[in-house]
Amino acid sequence: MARTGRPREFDRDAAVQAALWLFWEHGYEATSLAQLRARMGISSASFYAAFGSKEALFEEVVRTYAGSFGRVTEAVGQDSLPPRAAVEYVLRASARMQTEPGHPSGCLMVLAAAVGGTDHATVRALLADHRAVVRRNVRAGIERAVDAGELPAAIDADGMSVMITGFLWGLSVESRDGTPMETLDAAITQLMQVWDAARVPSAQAAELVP
Amino acid sequence: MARTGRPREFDRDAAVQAALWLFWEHGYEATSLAQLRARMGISSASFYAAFGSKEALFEEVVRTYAGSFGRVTEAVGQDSLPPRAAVEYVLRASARMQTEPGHPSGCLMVLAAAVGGTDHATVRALLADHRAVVRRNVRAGIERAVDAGELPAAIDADGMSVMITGFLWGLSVESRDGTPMETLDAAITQLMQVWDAARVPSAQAAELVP
DNA sequence: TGTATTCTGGATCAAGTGATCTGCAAGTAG
DNA sequence: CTACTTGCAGATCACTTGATCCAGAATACA
Repeated sequence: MARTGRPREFDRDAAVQAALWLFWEHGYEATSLAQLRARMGISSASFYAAFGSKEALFEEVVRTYAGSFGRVTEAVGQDSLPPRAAVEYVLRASARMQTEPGHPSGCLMVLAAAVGGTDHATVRALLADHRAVVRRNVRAGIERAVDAGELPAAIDADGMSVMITGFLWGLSVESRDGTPMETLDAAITQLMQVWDAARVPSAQAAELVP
Repeated sequence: MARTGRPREFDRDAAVQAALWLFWEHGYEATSLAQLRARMGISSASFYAAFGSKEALFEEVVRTYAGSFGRVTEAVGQDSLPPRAAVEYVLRASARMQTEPGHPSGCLMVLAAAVGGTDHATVRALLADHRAVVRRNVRAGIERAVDAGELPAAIDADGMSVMITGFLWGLSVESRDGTPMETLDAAITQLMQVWDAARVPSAQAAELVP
């Protein structure tokens, strides 16, 4: 990209990673330029030359997060796994990721811009879009289960998917409140009972007698 | 209280209510003194004379919220209602409250200080304490159901209660994302299947044949 | 070497932050 | 009336906010 001119003296990827940590921990608005620059170890001029603005950096951070930690939710967007297994995997992987040490707890997509001033509405919308994708994917998984005859056609697909995503967002709050992974895992075990209770009886019997 | 001296020219309760709206909508940190004073229609001196500080005002706002909108969760803290009915009531009442027009959506206890700077940790802890009370009450309700023979003694009470509170916190995110009350209600209907699926068989039969 | 290009440190910007102070107005109590 | 108490408007506090500018430094290409 930069072919000529003075080469950059700092590691851009490492700087983005540092910003990711800060935004994840304290949220978009509560993270100041001074904090970012301090953690990145660069000056104001270098910051704006490399990232453009605080908001642009945040967008890049979100993209980075979506491609790393955020991938725990992608299983539900693929057809490879059976719907029930995909949903359960997403929940368990999210719980594990959000509580594991070495990085801030909870999910950046839920916590980093839950509320905020009238300005920065763009930032909130960005995260809301990512959540909408997950919600849509969960709903598609339920529809696939209906098509497969696993769940009854009469099921309320919106209600079922919002039950799952609602709990998924709540995991971030529980994580921040210090609820351990084992408890979250037990909660998921309970939650998945809904799926089994909603099953078409014949499909349930078919599963029990393979 | 104030017996002598110049009488206050603004309605203190109305001012707290105005602050409640702002904190609920934008969160603690994103709400500035200037916004608060503008909405209250008072000067800086009047503000600090009446409330002490931004943080002290927030604490009063939280108390006000807990005594009004926040009371939707108190049913689960009482012994008057059967546990299952209490949990279902809390969820449905919360969903209705969080989506009804006329005030900001979601729950102040979840949204107003989900994340933030290293300072203001006090504010975050204040809301976390309120959430801890709800979590403890839900857990007590499950233990009562176990004692009554409605739920099996072997049930994971922590997992069961965190499944419920996790979903409860997630309602705030869903509300902010624009999910309508009817969908949240349908999600609750699904979620309550967990309780019924976990029931002790005899208790279930006893309920079916009263 | 010379020129173009890019990056860097540091000063600087206007605006906004929560909070305080001063001088005066408006009441009550004696 | 006077003395005392309290609330008011507005100026002001030191500090932080995100962002910009400038002079100099370091590289590539000619």
